[in-house]
Amino acid sequence: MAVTIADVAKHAGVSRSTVSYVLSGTRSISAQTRQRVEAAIEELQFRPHAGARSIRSGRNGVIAMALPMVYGPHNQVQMPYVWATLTAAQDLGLKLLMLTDDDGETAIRDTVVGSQVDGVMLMEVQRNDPRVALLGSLKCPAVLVGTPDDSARLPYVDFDAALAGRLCAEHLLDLGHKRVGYVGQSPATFRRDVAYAVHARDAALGTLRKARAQAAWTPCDGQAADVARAVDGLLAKVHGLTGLIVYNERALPLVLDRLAGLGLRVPQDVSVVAVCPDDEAERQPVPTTAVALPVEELARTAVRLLAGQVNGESVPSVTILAPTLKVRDTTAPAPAGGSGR
Amino acid sequence: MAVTIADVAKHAGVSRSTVSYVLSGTRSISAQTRQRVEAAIEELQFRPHAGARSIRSGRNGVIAMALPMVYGPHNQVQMPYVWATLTAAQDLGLKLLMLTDDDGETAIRDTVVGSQVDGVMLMEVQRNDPRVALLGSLKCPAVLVGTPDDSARLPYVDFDAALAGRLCAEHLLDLGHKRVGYVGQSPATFRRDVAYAVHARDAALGTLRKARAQAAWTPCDGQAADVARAVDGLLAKVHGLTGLIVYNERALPLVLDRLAGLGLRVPQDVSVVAVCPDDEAERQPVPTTAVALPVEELARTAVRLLAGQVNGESVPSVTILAPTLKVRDTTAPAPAGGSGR
DNA sequence: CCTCATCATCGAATCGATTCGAAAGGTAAA
DNA sequence: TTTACCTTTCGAATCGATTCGATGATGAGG
Repeated sequence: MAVTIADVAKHAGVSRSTVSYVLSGTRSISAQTRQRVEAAIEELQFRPHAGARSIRSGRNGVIAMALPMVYGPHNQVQMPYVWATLTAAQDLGLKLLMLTDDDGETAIRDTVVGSQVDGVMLMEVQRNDPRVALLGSLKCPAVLVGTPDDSARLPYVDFDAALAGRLCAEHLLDLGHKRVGYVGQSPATFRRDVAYAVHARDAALGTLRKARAQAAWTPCDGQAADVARAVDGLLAKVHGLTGLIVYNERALPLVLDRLAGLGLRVPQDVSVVAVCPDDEAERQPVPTTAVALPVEELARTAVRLLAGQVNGESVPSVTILAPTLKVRDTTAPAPAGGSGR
Repeated sequence: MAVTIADVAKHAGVSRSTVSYVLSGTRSISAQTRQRVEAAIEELQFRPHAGARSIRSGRNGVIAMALPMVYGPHNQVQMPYVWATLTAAQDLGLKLLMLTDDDGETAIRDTVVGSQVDGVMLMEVQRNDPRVALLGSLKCPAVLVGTPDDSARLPYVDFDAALAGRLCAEHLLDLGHKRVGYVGQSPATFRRDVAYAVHARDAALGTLRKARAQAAWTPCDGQAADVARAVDGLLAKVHGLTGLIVYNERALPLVLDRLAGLGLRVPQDVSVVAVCPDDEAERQPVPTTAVALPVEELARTAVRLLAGQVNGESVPSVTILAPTLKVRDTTAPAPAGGSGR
């Protein structure tokens, strides 16, 4: 039914192998026949059958992006990853297959063992991620996004979460803030001991305390009620609080809202610095000073490393990207007198 | 290198075809050999080579999800679509290949003509979408999400945008509001004459005016400054405004914020009803009365229809889903006396 | 004029599955 | 005992590409 390489060969008056060599360019072909073949391909709108091609060449030009199901459908930060991955893959001539784990890791195993993909990109890798062990045993090109903690020697990319926390703290310290609160991710995230959440928090609090500032933290899920609890709790724990670090995209607008509800002005009474994707910070009611997560760069780097492995190159086993602080309208020097209220 | 069906056959002491029949179940196999073969498959961790399989059977168990590039990386509404599509596809045993159009529609054409996918799901279909014409000429199973306006006889699913607009208007009318504003999508959306945006607006304004209510509308992009302009503009145009319809996820929190900034209480002074995904409405600082877009149902339906076509079933050519209004905390009866301010 | 490379092309084997037709074995009916 | 039929299994052809070895043509060097 569909157009095959034999049709093209007949139409151009050459053998099937000649058409194949025109396609792959692995043997020299006279300019004349090349032209005839290319004309036939164009005229018949021929595209090689992907399956037939992969069966011999072992490649199929598809990589998998594996999202963990735990994060569920409502995690807003993922779409930029998906977009960046999708466009980066297409730029390198690769197609993108999306996977998520239903029961265990069967989806990953099936696609890899069934040679449906050339490589796998594992998103949101956690400490002791069972997918990492699986992928390590599968011996297929792979890149992890996030920092694993087991020994499978798979290359990974991540951003420097500790640096992000430290940058926030230093920015507030530079502005003279000495009483600071830290709003982190959901309690579940800390219970699971997710690496970046813990590192960012520890770096931020450590930096503050080393500078003899008073500091407290709280986890926070995305619901309005819990955000109010979190903000009120920090205000109670840190008397005269003037600075707030928020590492929780979902809660950020609600935090700003809660502060307004309490009659606290930003940044005159309280300075707020967030850790979140850059456009998210810009889109708040008040453009927010933030440490930008290099989300798109992370995704692009991961795709590049994966493509490199597929092509047999050797790639760095660890790539850490640095986040950068961008000052906007939610931070200002601490009110004179230390505790302004 | 990899385990093939021949390895399994040897290991189980049967022929290759027998293994294949065990796999597909298209011929009867004695319980005894079936067991031996299944044991061998399990022991060798065999998975059939996807490409080799597709070359004969013509199927490969992959569908494509084509996102239009125009919407870019920052459209927050897409992730729920992706999640719903991904899980629905996996539930039906299908893998999901993501596509976006780089230069024209080559990605779609390549994957379809190269038999890399069994069917295509076209997202965010617009009037006069060039992708629709292409897909129509490709004669491959397809489903459109959104309402096309050309003649390619491809089945599509959409939600009833006009009904969504009407539900909002009727809810406010029921509560006694007679002066209402409508905040729509970005100016670019209306310039492109995107069907659902226009239909929803017309239905809302039409319903209001038929009930002799005063109404005005404005487009609005997602930036804080433009939201302020939009809200202020409506307040100026509709003197004594007490109701607001917002069909713009991105702007919604900023609208609420702007109203608060102007000293207008919600819902005491102004009632707000939104059109957006349900969880988005719930997550606002004030849980928002909203017409829920049946995003996940839309995606699931589309996948089901696509899978149906792939299996040779005939499917309805038009499927329209009804959105439903859920009352939360941002709407209340109109202030007594008509124009309360 | 006769080698000997080099270049362009072809034929045939091959990849890993599916699937058709036929063979082997067993059972029931005549 | 023979015939017919059903079940189970196998062998071989097939799908659409890639790729190796071989062949014929062309030109350069002796």
